[in-house]
Amino acid sequence: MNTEKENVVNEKLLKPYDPKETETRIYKIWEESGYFNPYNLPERHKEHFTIIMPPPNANGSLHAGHAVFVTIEDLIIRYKRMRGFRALWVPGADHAGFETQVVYEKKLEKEGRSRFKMDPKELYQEIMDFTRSNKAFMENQLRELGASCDWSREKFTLDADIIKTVYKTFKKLSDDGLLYRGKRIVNWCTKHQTSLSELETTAEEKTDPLYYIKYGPFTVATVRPETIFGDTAIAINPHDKRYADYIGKEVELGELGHFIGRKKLKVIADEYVDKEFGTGAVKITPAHDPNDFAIGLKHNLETVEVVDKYGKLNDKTGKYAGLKVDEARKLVAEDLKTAGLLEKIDDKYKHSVKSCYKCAKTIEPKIMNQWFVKTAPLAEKAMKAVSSGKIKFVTEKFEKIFFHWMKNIQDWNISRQIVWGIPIPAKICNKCENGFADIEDEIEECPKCGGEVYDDPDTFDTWFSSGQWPFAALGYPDNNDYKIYYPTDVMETGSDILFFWVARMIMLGIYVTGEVPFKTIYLHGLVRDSERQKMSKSKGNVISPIEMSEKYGTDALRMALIVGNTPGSDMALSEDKIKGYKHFANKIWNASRFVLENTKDFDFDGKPEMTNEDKKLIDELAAEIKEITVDIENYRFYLAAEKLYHYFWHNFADVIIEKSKTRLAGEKKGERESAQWTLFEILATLIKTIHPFMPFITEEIWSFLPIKNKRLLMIETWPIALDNDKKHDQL
RNA sequence: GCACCCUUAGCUCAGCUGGUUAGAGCGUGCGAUUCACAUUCGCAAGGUCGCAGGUCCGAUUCCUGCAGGGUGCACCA
Repeated sequence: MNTEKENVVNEKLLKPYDPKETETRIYKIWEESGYFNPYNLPERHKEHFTIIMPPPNANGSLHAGHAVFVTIEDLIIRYKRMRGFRALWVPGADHAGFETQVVYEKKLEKEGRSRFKMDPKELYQEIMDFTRSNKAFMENQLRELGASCDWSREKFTLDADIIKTVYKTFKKLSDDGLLYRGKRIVNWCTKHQTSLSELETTAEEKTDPLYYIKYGPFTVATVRPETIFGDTAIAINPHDKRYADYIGKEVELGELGHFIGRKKLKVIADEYVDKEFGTGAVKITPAHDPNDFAIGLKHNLETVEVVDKYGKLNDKTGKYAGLKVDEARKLVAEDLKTAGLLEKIDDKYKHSVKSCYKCAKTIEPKIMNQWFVKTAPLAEKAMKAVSSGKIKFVTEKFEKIFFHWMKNIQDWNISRQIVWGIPIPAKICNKCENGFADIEDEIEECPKCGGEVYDDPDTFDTWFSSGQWPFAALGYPDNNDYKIYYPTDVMETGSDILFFWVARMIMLGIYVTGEVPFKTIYLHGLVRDSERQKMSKSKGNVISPIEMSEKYGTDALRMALIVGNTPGSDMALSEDKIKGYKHFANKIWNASRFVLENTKDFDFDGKPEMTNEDKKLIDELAAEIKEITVDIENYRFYLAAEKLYHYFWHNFADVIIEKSKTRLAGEKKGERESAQWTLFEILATLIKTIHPFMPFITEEIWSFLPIKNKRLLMIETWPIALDNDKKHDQL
């Protein structure tokens, strides 16, 4: 029997650190512990804390942006859990309507197939299978990144209860008069064959020829001569003396009339027309231009559609029928020239053109009957929630951007002509074209005219459902989770979806539940490469988080994603950076080995007499941890991570451990024990503090520490308590 | 056009409410290293904190203007 007590150093620690083996094993231990579910947490965890995970699109691998949100949210959740909160992180997956459909269409294209030749139901089922397998794949990737979310509460945006909630909201909007179906000019993508919201288009500056066309007694300037067949008026400014006599009259078009197939056109006056621009006279094409459409409504003009949904001219254009818009443009211009109707061409005209954010094809403004949400009243309340401080942005800059958008918000087109999505629960009248919300599927004839009705074939804009995510995912209105965890605490997501998602969640959250969906918004920027270039497959500069995690360990990846990542600004990521933190993991590993090997004979039951020098070290440590804690509380994770890195490496390892070597080797008993205790104390404290940042390696080392009645590190108590003077911008 | 952000060492960025010699990581140079370290350690070089004003005892930090870069929103055919 050993008379001398000896702490055994785990033999794993004597070998180099193996992240891959460790991470898989540790994650399993966490998952099996049940602690991801707040209800399984020990007694001391009382106050609630929730984050709803931005559900990743279930249509591919996780990219660096996903890795950022996983890292930051997991860091927050782990920190709060250690601080004694009943921390809940609700994972989810998004069917991501249009996005997924686009991804799937590309896949079909590669296979030489097309969605337009497929039965919609068959297509839907195929995409469903595709999404389901991607979803499982994606969830495992989340595990690889160490996400300590509660899988038992995982939701999918196409779950029956989510759809039910979304339908109820649709009905409520309808009942409250905040929903309307109407013929409007929508942004039509001729490739994807669907309308898009304002946000799903990008404006690009282009230089196009501006054609000056002799138009009866006027000359008008236009970039789209091919729409001339849809002109139903000429507009001038009411104060324009040059044309005052023509107001309200019909003018003979003469030669041009033969050309476009109508003899006369009405002249209207509207402030919209700028006297200084072009000739001061504008041709009005209500069916193919948003501004003209608005004028058309105001002046009750006829709308004549001349471009079809494939972006080709239709049979109202005579010989041009069947031509694509840009082909027709050139031809019409040439023919006008031949006919002597083209006065001049200004070929340096700069203007901006909207295009589809996915395929970059020019948007064809098109009149369609669609569902719109009246956003102004919702935006009003959303802005109030922010200005009153009920919702706080971590950086002020986003508050400004948010208000700017909210003040100028337009009604939201929520109809999409794609199969992959939640079907809009509505009936459309065959006769009068009116639409009616019908979530119970009970309307059999048109309530207005008694006509025959059919199911709305469209699906919801995916953001309409994800905009309801926080309360829907928690089981609004009856589920206990909703009652306990809503409003949630922090919404952390990419700044690029501030309008798409965050703003909509605020509007719909307040509208449906009467409460804000979350109290704090933390937005991270884009992950760029080391040269600050956007990552893209074509540039070949994409850093795959999963690949990096497998090569250098998730902990290293996580540190690389936190250090230098300030809220709201884009961050630069390089493989070298990740490698650097792999070295850090190595450092932690080896320092731990050193401490444990040198405390083998130490009796951890009693605290030895401390030397003054060691007392000072412990005080300094406490001050450091306090500072780091305050940084975390104030969302300065980049600072906290850097300080931990710096303190561990350049203070603890380089100075404290180095200096301890002579004392450990020395014969003076008191000195040696004091040093041993101090080293161990500092190590254990740092391991705890680093845990939210680098959860795997710290949990592993923790398991080696000779501490009695040890629990998992993930539920250990945070090393210091904070004063209770919480500032409102704190976690 | 309107709005927002950025401009600090070769690169990527910190610098919180203005206060002693402006910091980190990476990179570079020189040296050390059989002692926990698929390395590591020490030392060093390197910045008129975009430009011009202003407020202040004092500004990288606050204000104004300008220049350059970026992003968002909108738009007159």
